[in-house]
This record gives sequence, C-alpha cells and structure tokens, in this order.
Amino acid sequence: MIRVYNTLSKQKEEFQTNEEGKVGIYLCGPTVYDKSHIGHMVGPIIFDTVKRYLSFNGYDVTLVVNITDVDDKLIMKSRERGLSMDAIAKEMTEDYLKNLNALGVDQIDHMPKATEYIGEIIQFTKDLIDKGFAYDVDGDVFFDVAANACYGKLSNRSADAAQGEGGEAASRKKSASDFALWKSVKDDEPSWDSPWGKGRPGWHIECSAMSRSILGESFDIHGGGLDLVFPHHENELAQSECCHGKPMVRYWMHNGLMRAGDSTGKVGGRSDREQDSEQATVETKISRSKGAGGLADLIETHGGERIRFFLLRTHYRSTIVFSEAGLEEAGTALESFYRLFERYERITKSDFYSLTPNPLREHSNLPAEGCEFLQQVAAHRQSYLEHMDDDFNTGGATSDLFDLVRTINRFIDQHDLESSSSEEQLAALSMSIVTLRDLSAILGIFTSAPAEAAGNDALTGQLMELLIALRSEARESKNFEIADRIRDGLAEIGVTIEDRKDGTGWRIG
RNA sequence: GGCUCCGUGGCCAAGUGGCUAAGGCAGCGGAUUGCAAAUCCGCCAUCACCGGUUCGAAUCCGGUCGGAGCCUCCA
Repeated sequence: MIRVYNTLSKQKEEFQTNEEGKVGIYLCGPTVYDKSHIGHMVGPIIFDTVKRYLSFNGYDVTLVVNITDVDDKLIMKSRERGLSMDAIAKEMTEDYLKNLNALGVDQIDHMPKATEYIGEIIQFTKDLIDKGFAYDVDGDVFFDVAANACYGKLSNRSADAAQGEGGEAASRKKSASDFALWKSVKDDEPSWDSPWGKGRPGWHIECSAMSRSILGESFDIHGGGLDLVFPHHENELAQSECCHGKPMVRYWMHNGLMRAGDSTGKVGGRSDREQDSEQATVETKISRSKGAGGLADLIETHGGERIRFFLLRTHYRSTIVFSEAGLEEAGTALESFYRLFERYERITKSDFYSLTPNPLREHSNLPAEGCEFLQQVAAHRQSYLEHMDDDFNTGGATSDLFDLVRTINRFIDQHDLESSSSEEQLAALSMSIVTLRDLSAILGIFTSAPAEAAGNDALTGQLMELLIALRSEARESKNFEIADRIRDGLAEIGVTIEDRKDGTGWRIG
C-alpha cells in the first residue's frame, strides 16, 4: 500500500486513484523568463521519480508539466532585451528542457504552454462568470473570493487573512483578495481577443484550464514547490472547484525548497534577486555560490547523476541546503556503485548498463529459497519498497541501495568470485545485480554509463598498458622502488592504480 | 502580527509511541596487500532545552531557545 502526504489534509493518506490503474499528475513548471537554476529542477526530479515508482507499481501514469510563457516578468524581460516575449520564452524553454534532460528527467508526457491554451482559458473564465464566481470590470475579469465559501482550505487561511495590498488593480476589485483571471491589455503588451476585449490570462487560470484539458476536471496528484501553496494553488483550487463542483485533485503534493548554504533565503528567492541587482558586478560569483545561476556549469562539473542523487537522498518535503560540497559528497558515495558495476563486469563479462530493468514490481521478485545471500538481497529490496511506499521516501530507500551494495560485495569476497565461480554463484550474483538495477532505475539513476573521464582515449589506454606492464615486471623482481614511483607518479596526475587478484587496473580520478 | 515547517553522531540524513536510533561522508582499529588502492569486518549519537502524558517517547502535549518558508512575483 502506497501512502502519500496530502497538503490539504496535512497527513499521509492511502493512495487511491480516481480511475482504476490510472494516475494523472500535474506539476507546476517554470515561468520561462530566465535561465533555470537548480531550484527549478527539484520538482521535476521528484515527480519524475514519483511517476517511475507508480509505473513500477503497475499504474498507467500521465505526467503533465506546464510552461508559463505569458506573464509580467516575461513582458519586462522582453522590453529589457528588445526581443519578443515569444522569443525569450522559446530560448528559456530550450534551456529548461536541456537541463531536465541532463538530469535524467524523461517521464514527462505533456508540456502545455499557456499561450497554446488561450481558447480554453477564455472558456474557463466565461464558465466562472456564468456560475457567479467571477466578474468583469473594464476589460479585467476577477475571481470573486467572497463567493467561494471554501476559499483558503489548502493554505489554511481565511479570505481576509489572504488579502494583500490588492495590487495595482485594487480599485477595480470588489475585495483585495480577489485575483485576476483575465487582464486587459496595456500599452504594447502581447494580447489576445476575448469577450472582455484584448488582454491576456492571469497567472492561476492557465493551470486550471490546462489541467482540465489534459487530465480532466478531477485528477489524482497536483504537485509543485511549497512556495506555490499560496496563492497559486489556493486560487487554482478555488477556480476549478467552483467551476466543476467537485474536488480538483485527490492529493496535493508539495516539495521543499532549496536553500543556499552560505546565507539565508531560498535559491532564486527574493534576497537572491535583490543582491543580484544591487551587486550586478559580482552577480556571477554570488549566483554561483548560491546555485542560483550556472546550472549548466554545475551539470558540466558534477554531472546530472550526481545532482539527481544529491536531491533524492533527502526526503522531498524537506528543505535542501544546496552546496557544492554536498554535491561532492554525493559523488563520492556514488563511487561505490560504480566500483561494484566494474566488479560485476569483470566477473561476468557482461555490462551492468545493458541489463534491462524489470518494469513491474510483481515481476521483480527473486527466488531466494535456500540461498542466504539472495534472502538478504530480497530483504533489502523489501525494505527499499517499504520506504518508497511510505510517501516516496527516497532518502530512506537509498540506504537500502547501499546495504545491497555491501551485501553483494561481501558475497563476492566470501566466495572469491573474482578468481573462480560456479554457475550457481554467477546466477545468484546476476540476480542480485538485476535487483540493484531495478531499484536504482526507479530513482532514475545508473540508467546509462557515466561519461568517460576526460583524457581517456585510445592512446592513453595503450600508454597505461605499457606502464602497468613495466610496473608489474618491477614488482615481480621486487623492485618496489620503481613500481611505487610509477604508481605515485600516476597518482599525481590523477590516475589511480588498483592491484587486484586478476590483474592491475587503473582509472582516472 | 497571522499561517506553516524544522532542530537526530564531526558533517549530511532516515526514523514520528516499544526489537541493539538506517544509510552516506569524514575519522579510528582490524582483515587483505610488498606497501597502497578497492573490498570486507569492527568502533564512533539517547535524538536543541525544560516540564508533562504513558508501563514505555527522538516520536504525543505544553513551554523555552534556535533556524526556515508563506502572507507580494517565485519550483
């Protein structure tokens, strides 16, 4: 039984779907007015993993991540850069997609853009007016919060408490907490025709319209960052439920925000931007140290797998404090997996990455009767699945992966499989490795071989063979001075030598 | 001011009423090794503080201190 924490009820609930075997997930994606930073990647990685796990459990999952490509910030950016809003949105969407790809996020089924759903948005707005939940004033349309008795149930606020200054449109609103569904055009802003004149959609309505179009009036999971609970999701929920007269989603899931390690405030948050504007000259340095910029750099230096693993080691609802040191540590931790995969390949002559994971939980059971080793593997697998069943506890689940690695290494050591092995032993080893393959695939890690370290080309390989041969000769004749000089010299240039029973190996790093 | 959340070993981090408080990084001791590397074995916490509830609490309740988020655009 899978349990999911629901922001609406503030507790974990048994996971049940609207439609047998099917799951619809809608995740609020970015407003594409600037390059994405690492904080933007948290949600996609988590919900990519959620989909993988639900699919593993036999559900047919549809994951939708929207792109907001019309909004105030985009309009400002477009004036700033002298480019069309469309051109900026396109550029930043490409950047976003490139980053998702590098982080192994490949489970998204639909990426609707607000500008492609203007018709649906207008229809939704009309529906709300017809039902008495919205009103139009001078070309603007506002949602009438007072007409919605349940307003505030997601963020636990009363309509009064929810009202801010009311913004620039305050004078035209009935109440300061009312929010725009449709904004009348100003100056040279991009606009579309509507029953209320030229204008553009408000921020929240696009998600209500697009989720309805793709997933229906009521779907299973709605995700986003914790910062979206109010006002965005509160307003979305109000719009959709007033319009349809039924629950919009079963489970509201919110991920914790990423925080910079060297100062307060979330990555990409308000203080970030204030600092950036005040100290434009050192922007790069500040942004880099806070992870708010240079996501491409981070991916370049650390690799997507390390970043993904770093995020998944923490529970999705907690705050993650970003630091490059944390990323480094995640990288060190991943090394033990890579070492084991190499060991497996030396023993079986087959490639870990060419193994096909079992797509379904029920097919990934392993026959462990009479074999203590496989029983231990099965126990770790069981523990892993229990962690994941419990509100997608990826942090707990990774510990089972490490346990699995140790258990497999111990088995290899105890039976000295690197020297000789029986067919039974090889079969057991393979089963344990396939289990590791299945479980890590759920987290979206180890899906493909890591890129070859820079400098590892054919010539290097030949030179290394030569050096290793020379060193082996030196060792055989007990000339350890020469042998160690070779090894230490290589260490200095970043090459590690490993003397194993079946020969000497080397690696960069 | 209102609404949330968090405080577990040197660092990161699971666990939210009951077997010996996961796992990772770092460190220490041992096996292995010519010495290393890799691997394995072992060691390293009573859970911010105070009080309460309970047969029993890191886990529930109250308070104190400390930190974070939202209330305005935000993943």
